[in-house]
Amino acid sequence: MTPEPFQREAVRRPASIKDVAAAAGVSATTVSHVLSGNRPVNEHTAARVRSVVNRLGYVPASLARSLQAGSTSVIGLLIPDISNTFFAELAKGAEDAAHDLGYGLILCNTEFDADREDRYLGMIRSRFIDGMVYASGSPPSRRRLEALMGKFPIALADEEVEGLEGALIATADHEAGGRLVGEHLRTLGHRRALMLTGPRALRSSNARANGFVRAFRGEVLELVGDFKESSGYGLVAKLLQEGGLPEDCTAVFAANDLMAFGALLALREAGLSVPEDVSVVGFDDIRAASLAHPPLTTVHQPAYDVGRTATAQLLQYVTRGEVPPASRHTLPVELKVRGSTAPAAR
Amino acid sequence: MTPEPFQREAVRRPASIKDVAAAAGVSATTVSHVLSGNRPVNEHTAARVRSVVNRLGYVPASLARSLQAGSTSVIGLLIPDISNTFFAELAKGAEDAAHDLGYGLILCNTEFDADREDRYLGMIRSRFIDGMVYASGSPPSRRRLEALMGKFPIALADEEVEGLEGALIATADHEAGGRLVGEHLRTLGHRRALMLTGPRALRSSNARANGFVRAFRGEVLELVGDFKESSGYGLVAKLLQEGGLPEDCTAVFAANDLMAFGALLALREAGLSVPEDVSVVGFDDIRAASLAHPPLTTVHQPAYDVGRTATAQLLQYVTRGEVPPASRHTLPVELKVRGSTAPAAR
DNA sequence: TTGTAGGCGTTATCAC
DNA sequence: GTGATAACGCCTACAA
Repeated sequence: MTPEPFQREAVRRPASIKDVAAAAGVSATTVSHVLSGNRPVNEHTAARVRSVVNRLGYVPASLARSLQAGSTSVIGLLIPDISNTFFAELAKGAEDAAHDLGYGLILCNTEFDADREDRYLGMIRSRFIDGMVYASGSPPSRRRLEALMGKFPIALADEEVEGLEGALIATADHEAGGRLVGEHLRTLGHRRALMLTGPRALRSSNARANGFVRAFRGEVLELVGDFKESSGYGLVAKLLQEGGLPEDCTAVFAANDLMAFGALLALREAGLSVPEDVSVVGFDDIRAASLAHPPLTTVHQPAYDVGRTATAQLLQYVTRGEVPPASRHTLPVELKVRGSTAPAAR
Repeated sequence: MTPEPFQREAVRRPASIKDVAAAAGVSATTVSHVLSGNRPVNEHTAARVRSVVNRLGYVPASLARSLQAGSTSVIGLLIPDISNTFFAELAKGAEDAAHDLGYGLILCNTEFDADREDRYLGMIRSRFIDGMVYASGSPPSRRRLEALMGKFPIALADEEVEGLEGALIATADHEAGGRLVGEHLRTLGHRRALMLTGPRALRSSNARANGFVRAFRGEVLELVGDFKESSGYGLVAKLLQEGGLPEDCTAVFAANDLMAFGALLALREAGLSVPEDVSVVGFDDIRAASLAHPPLTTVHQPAYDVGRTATAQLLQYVTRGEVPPASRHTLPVELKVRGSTAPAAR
């Protein structure tokens, strides 16, 4: 048996352009041009160079290339939680857009952790990446972003940032989503509802709530949650323990699907059935929504498009090298009526 | 109103270490040492330098630093589909492990596309990243990997590669998973089953099938799918159209949850109810599994741990600079019995 | 058609 | 305690 190649080769220093040049008997310049095609090279020498390149397994060091070019052709995507399918879809859109223009995408998953966010933002300050799509669902640190947006290419996805207007933004139409839910429930005859909102600091969350309250035109009890399943569960369970839902309250609108699932669980545990006793509506249309029991009525967000649009905007900025005018893309949402809503029990 | 700072600053070339040095009246060397703490600097000069650093907003260019250091402190994670929660969890584990050691993680989402895979593998060949965790669920291009593994730090996660033995591997115990399902169904009295496998080229898929067949000890009809929901649906729907399940076949084991969902749908459309008429089992335990109707009996894979372990292995390799001995971590799986399985109808 | 020289921004080495 | 200088690996004027 031959010795492990796995072990053998790992030691060698990778070939550089000089190695190739020397082995081919030409200058580094020529090698560079053979590879880039930036200027004509004698077909004969070119062939020789290429053969050496192959033999030595030479691959240009992208670091050196980037250093000299002043850009890396890589951008970042900062999100709070990749295992949330909403962000996963958004990431997919972002990656497709990046890929289309020959850019790489670094996923920056923060887990809502400020430390991580800082570290990732450092990548843009140190110019390891050419730009950043910022899609943090956490109430973002306004200060930090503000400073950065003046100096580096940044686009906001999904979530606007209070006070930062002159920016690139792609977001779903949260207000319209809330409105659709309000109309839907009203039409079904519901007159009192419980609303589980997201963090107050998030514009998207407020927009959903506002749109809903305005369209529903009934009585709404608002409880503030944090977009996690546990908070949906906790808020509803607590309410039920303390004497049940408000009288005649026959509907629950959660500002995202995860909280809706939590609410569903709490209701079920209390012996209430959905949608017979209470209707439940979510927001996002994550994959589990249609699979749940009962299938969740929810607002479909164009997560993929949000990611794709924001990224395309950013790359326009990055590739053109000039600061584009502020722009906002508000993408349409869609109400998905499923099994978790029904006419109000009387 | 003041002119947009957003527009103003974006033009300026970022300050370099030389700019700082000049402004502070010291050499670049000193600036470097003030920032790195690599050698003592007069407290007075240090303070002056720091103030200039602040004033100029100087941040060292990580590219230049990496070029000189010979490594980037960034690794890649190559996966086929980030919106599959299995890979999302795996990614989370990988990111945590990377973060712990101060490494960044580039997400390489291939969508099962060979082109993209190539492009991402290029990042390691061009040394833009220090290593790669390879978790592609697609039948991987053996050749390409083989060549790479000899020269660059690569660890395999989730999926082994046929013929590549001398490597770092972290994977779930697929065979045991299949066995658990086989025993479970057998215990419930099932004697004939339909098995929807993944691609034949995947070891993990074969291991699941083998473990199952061996433990079930009944008659098994194997149909080859591709791990997508559509294939689970298609295979079962076709079978039902062509005369129904084989006689006395009372159970379906899909090699992953997505295909199980597809099967569920096809069965439901044909008027069969789960689990009364047919029991269905999946594999992976993605989030939707417990939310589905009925909740899916499935094999829980330690996705997070697989990602974390593989990445930790890789980083040991990368940071120590030496090729470690081949190692294999087989992580335990767990059968989650839920509502989609029941004793065989007789 | 090809080569030389300089520079991208940093850090390590060596000298003072 | 501090500074020149070289080197990391590449690209691109400029020159021949």
